[in-house]
Amino acid sequence: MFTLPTIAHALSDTTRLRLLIACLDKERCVCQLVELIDLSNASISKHLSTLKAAGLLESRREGRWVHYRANPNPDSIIADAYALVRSHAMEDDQIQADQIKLTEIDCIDPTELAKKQRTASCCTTNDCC
Amino acid sequence: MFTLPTIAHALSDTTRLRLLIACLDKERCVCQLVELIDLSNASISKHLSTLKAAGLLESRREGRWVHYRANPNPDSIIADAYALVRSHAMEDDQIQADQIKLTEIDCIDPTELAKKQRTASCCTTNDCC
DNA sequence: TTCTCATTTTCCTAAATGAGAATATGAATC
DNA sequence: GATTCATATTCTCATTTAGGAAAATGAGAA
Repeated sequence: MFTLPTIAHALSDTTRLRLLIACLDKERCVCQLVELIDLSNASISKHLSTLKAAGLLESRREGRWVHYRANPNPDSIIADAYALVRSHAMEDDQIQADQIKLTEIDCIDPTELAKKQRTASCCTTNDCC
Repeated sequence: MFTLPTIAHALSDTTRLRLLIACLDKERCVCQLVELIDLSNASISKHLSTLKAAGLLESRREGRWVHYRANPNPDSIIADAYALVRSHAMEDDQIQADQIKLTEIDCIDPTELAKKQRTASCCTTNDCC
C-alpha cells in the first residue's frame, strides 16, 4: 500500500514532521496547525495532504472545520514510522517548543484562532492593520 | 548526531534506497554499485555521499577502490532506520531484482567491471563501440 | 438563494535536487 | 616522476519542490 520512499519523503521535511507530531496523540484542526507553525494556510494544507497521501495522517471534516490525526489502526509500515518518530524526534528543541505552544493553543477557542488568522492575513509579521 | 529528517531524506529516493540495501549485508565497491544501477558514476557517488552524510553508510578506501557498507555499530536511530528498511523495503520488485543481480555481480572480478565501465562510457544503452 | 467562512487548489516564482560531462583527486604501477 | 585508473567534485541544465496570493470548493448561516 504505502511505500517506504513515500513515507520517508513525507518525514524528510521539518515542517511536515512538526505537523505529524502535533497530530500524533490528539486530533487537530487546520487552524490550530496554522497557529502552531508560522506559514500560510495554503502551505500547511499542502504539507498535510502530503502526509495524508503517505498514509501518516487521516482527515475528518466536521462542518467547515477539517481535523487531522494520526491513523489509530495503522499498517505495519506506518506503525513503525510512528515508532521511529516517537523514539527519535521528540527531543528536538523545536518539537519541544511546539508541545508547549500546543498546550496554549488548546486553551483557545478554534473560532478565535480562525478569526485572528483571517484578520491578520495581510500582514503576518508586523501588526500594521 | 544524525537527525530524523536527514535520514528520512536519504531514504526518500529509490536509487539511494537500492544503494543502501545493496550495502546492508555486504561491503560493495563503487564499481559494483555502478554496475547494479544504470546511472553514471558521478550520480552514484553523489547518492553514496548523501547516504554517508546521513550516517547510513560508511566508506573504506583500499588502494584505488572505495568500499561502502552499512554501519556495523550504528546509533539507535540508524539501527531503527535499518530495521525499517529490512522490514518494509525488501519485498519491492526492484529490490528483489537487485538481489539477484548482485549475486551475479559477486561472480565478476571488480577489475573486469571497472574495465567494462571504462570502455562503455560513451554509450551505456547500446553497444556501438 | 445568498453570504460567510475554513480549507483546498491553482498559478506563479525562487530555491533545491538529480542527472551527466568534464575535471580533479588520490593511489598504484611503470 | 609520469601514467593509469577508481572515485569524487564541479559545472551546467532540467525537473521538482516549498512558498504565498488569489481563486475555487464545500458547508453552515442568514
